[in-house]
Amino acid sequence: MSDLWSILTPEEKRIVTDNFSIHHFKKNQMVYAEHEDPEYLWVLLKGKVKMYKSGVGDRVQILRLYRPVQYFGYRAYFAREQYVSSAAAFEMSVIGCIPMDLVEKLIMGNNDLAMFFIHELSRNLGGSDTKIVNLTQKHIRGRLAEALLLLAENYGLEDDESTLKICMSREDLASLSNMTTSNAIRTLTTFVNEHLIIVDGRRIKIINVPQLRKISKFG
Amino acid sequence: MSDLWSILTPEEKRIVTDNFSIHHFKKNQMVYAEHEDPEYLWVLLKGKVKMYKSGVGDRVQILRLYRPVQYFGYRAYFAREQYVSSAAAFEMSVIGCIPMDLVEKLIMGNNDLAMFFIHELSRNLGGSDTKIVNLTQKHIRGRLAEALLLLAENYGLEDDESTLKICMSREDLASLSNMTTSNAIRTLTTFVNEHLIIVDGRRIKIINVPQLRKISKFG
DNA sequence: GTAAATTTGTGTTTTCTAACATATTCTTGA
DNA sequence: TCAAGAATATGTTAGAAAACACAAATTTAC
Repeated sequence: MSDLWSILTPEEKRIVTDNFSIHHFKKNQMVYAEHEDPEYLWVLLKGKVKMYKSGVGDRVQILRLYRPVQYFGYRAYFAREQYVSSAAAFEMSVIGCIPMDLVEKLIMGNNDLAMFFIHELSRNLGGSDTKIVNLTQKHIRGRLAEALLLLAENYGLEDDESTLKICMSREDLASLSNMTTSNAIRTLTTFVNEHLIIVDGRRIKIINVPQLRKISKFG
Repeated sequence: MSDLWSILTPEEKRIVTDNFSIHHFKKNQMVYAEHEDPEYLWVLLKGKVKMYKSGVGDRVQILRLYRPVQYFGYRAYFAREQYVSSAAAFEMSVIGCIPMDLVEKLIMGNNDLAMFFIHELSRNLGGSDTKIVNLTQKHIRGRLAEALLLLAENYGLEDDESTLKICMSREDLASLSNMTTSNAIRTLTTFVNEHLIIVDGRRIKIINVPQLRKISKFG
């Protein structure tokens, strides 16, 4: 992703700096909630953030994951809607914010900034459309394999080239791959038995990427 | 939705007109296909268009429906990706197109045009995120009820205030609501027996909207 | 106008996954 | 340090939806 900051002129940078504030979020603390009015553009500086939406009977679906430095929370403002999803910190995170009305003013005077958001929104929309098909058509094993590969791609691996840099609860893993917590645990166990991954508490080592890809594609 | 045309200056309108071409599509004819490179912004002038994506084992998911006058086919270009979905005419349709590189040039010189696309993309993204939860968490009855209400909202009703203005195959109805054709037919029949709708071939009359809403919400 | 193909309709079976029920381990806080 | 709660683990059951099979009706093509 290209960087937003480098797009701005010195004068614009000054305006942003003057209206920028930094906030610290504890583990599991919410950044914003569904149905609220969007006011700020958020930028994740440090930590990990999940965007999620609750559906039928308190069941939660994780829609997107953010890593530093990514921007979020702006869609609803641009759509003139309330938030349709919530955002919360996965772990202790540092997040900056700027008022959206200011962002909108800047966009009206800077075409490159406009293109930045057009590009971001377009990529997210493609991802969401793909997710619709993946989550509705793949079976449990395929969905979990895909989620694991997504985590590896999104947050990367430790120096051992196999341990996921993100540690999440089985419940979150289930919410990400659209299944019950029980089934996430169960399927994780079968993956261990098939020597695709090694699990140590919440630390997950991915040891057979090609096979996981195969399961993700056809499972 | 605000209109794109009225955003343009006279000079921009002239440029668009000079590069605009109109095409006629037969029923079920494809406008573009998954994996192709996006070249044009399409505008549906007359008819109905579906955007869909094929997933595991030729199973198709309808992602979005377009009516006149709506713009489509631009996301992949802005994302610098190939199309992740296909578009086809539901019925005989008239569709205009403009080269995307021209659209991009216009955006770089017209902030209101940029905001038009930011707004459109933002609304679509919200819709996709909501669809993810609806399709994965609702049961068959809920998904079909939702699809019927969506069709009413999107294409409207005949003068009798109840007959859907769009006629689609049971297979398409199934693709829209993420189920097999058999189950779409079966569930449609139960809705008829419950006096929620009246079916005459592909013509569907919606006669109990509140109950359908209830089923859509909790089913 | 008739045959072939497609679409619609319905019953049966099988598979998958959620729901439920516990047990065990791990955290957390008093 | 211990108790209480949360998270993880695993077995069992019930329910939902796909898969399959076929019949009837409708459309299309020749």
